[in-house]
Amino acid sequence: MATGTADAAPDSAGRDFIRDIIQADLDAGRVQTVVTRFPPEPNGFLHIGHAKSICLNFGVATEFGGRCHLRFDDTNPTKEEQAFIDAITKDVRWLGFDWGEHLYHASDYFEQLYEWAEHLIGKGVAYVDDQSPDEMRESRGTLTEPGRNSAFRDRTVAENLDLFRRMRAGEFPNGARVLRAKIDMSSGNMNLRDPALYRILHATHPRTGDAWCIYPTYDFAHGQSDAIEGITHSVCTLEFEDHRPLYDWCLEHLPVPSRPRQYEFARLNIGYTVLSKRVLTTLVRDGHVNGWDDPRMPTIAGLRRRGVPASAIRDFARRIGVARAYSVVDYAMLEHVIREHLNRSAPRRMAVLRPLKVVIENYQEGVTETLPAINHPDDADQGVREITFGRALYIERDDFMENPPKKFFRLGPGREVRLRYGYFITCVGVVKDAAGEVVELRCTYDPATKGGNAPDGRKVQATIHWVEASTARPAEIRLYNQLFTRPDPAAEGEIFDHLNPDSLEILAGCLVEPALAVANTPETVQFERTGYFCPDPDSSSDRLVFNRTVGLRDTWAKVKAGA
RNA sequence: UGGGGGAUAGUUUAGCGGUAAAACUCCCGGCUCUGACCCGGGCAUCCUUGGUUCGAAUCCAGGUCCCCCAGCCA
Repeated sequence: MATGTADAAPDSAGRDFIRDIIQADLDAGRVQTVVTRFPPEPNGFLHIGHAKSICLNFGVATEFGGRCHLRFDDTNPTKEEQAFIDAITKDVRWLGFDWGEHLYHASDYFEQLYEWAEHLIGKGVAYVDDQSPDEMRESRGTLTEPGRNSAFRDRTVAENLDLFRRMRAGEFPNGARVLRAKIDMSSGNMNLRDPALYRILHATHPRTGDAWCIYPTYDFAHGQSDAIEGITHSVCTLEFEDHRPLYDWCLEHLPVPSRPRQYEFARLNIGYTVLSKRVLTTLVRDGHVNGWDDPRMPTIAGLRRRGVPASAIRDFARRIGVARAYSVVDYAMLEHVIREHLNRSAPRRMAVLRPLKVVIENYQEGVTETLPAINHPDDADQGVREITFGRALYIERDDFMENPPKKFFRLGPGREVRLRYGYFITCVGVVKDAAGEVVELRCTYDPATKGGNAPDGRKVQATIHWVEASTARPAEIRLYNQLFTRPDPAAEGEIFDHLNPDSLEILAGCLVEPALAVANTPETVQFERTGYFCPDPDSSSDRLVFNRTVGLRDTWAKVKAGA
């Protein structure tokens, strides 16, 4: 034992107020084993904001030697679907977390919750209200005015019990009655103005089918579900802060088997994107994107399809920290973490997004040769592959300028550059079409620079990527940009008016080195000097499709923009 | 004079009475067979006004600003 902190949580996980609270609870003996839970409602796909919560809940459980449950908060059958349950399960697992045996559903507890509702009625702290939704809203008061008691508030226990049982039996239509907690209609906290505990919903539930026609509200289900599972630290986002008194009220009035505590942290916001399930659902429903897993979506599924590694998402969650202050994280932070992870592991390849033909005039016609190319500059274990060189090649259009400005290092008339892992070439001619556009470059190569080094020690200002014409494979490459044009799309006006019309750019006629055709390597690779890309599921053996995960940092673009 | 919460660099966090730390962004420079990576350097009236103290981002009091709540959503 080196120090007194030897048994503390790994500092690699960072420290935050949640972990401090847990540590204090452990130290004080208030809890023996930490039990947390991630409680998604299956009414949509998970997004990166959920990932923050997942990493927090599962991370904390692991660090303190406890466990984390995956519990579906399926209390509203009108919005929830089995397909979402399946997608969420897949996403949490993909993120790298394991709930073991502890997969639960709030619906597993419907019978118990119902019993507890009767218990509250028996204690005289819950009643059946016959008011319509409109009447309830009207009598609830406002933020500054107290509400009024319902005319049905003082029904007898027997009457309430009878009515509640008949609600369960299906005697009443949706909205006809509701079970309410009897707390305080004049409370400054709106959640305490006799909140609804059960409502009538004649709807088929993904798991319980038509067994029920009354369903508990979030407020009545969540805390009790936590108690049933022995959750010690029920971590949620700030907007539930006002619900904590109600969370506690329920637990204090019920014979629950354990006493969980709720803690709130600030939800994740990221610039230029939206993390609201309502908005994301609309984007999908109205076809602004191609489904929940569209690579432009901030969903886990979207990020995965885009080629973002789970490790990067976990790292991102760790770096942004956990606090109680409202915040908006820079999109650049996410991109940086993604690049960092991919830079470490992604194999390097060459691909030309916007091809410009190059003919090496002094290279023999009808002949090609192979040259070795390193797969990863910092990881020799990734080995070497063979690439083909020949008389006809393609380079990136952006790597040539007919009248280059002083800061432009790449190819131009009379200039020499290095073809990565190839030869030095010099541009000796430019071929244009009738419109005056450059369609081909005539170049010469220096045979002595084979592999990329000049025996005479001369230097070139740039090394550019390329592919050999006869062996290159055509590909479609999809470039993604931010979905919205504003840092805070929801700030003003209609959010959908701020959709970025250029969020998806499809490049046809790209040329990639043949090693990439062996693809359906689902892994993300780096196209040298361009960015990180991964094959899209739309790919087939005769049609290669790649998604750009994120571009490389581009200092030249800045220089160019500033010039 | 409804209730609840929050304010530390452009951004996100650390700091828990001892003289502001890290990451991202940005700027300057170096290195380089990726204008990438990497390596140097630069960038803070700790919302504000008072108070307590030898000493305050930390404690106290008063302001200011921001966020959440009026679903039978979660």
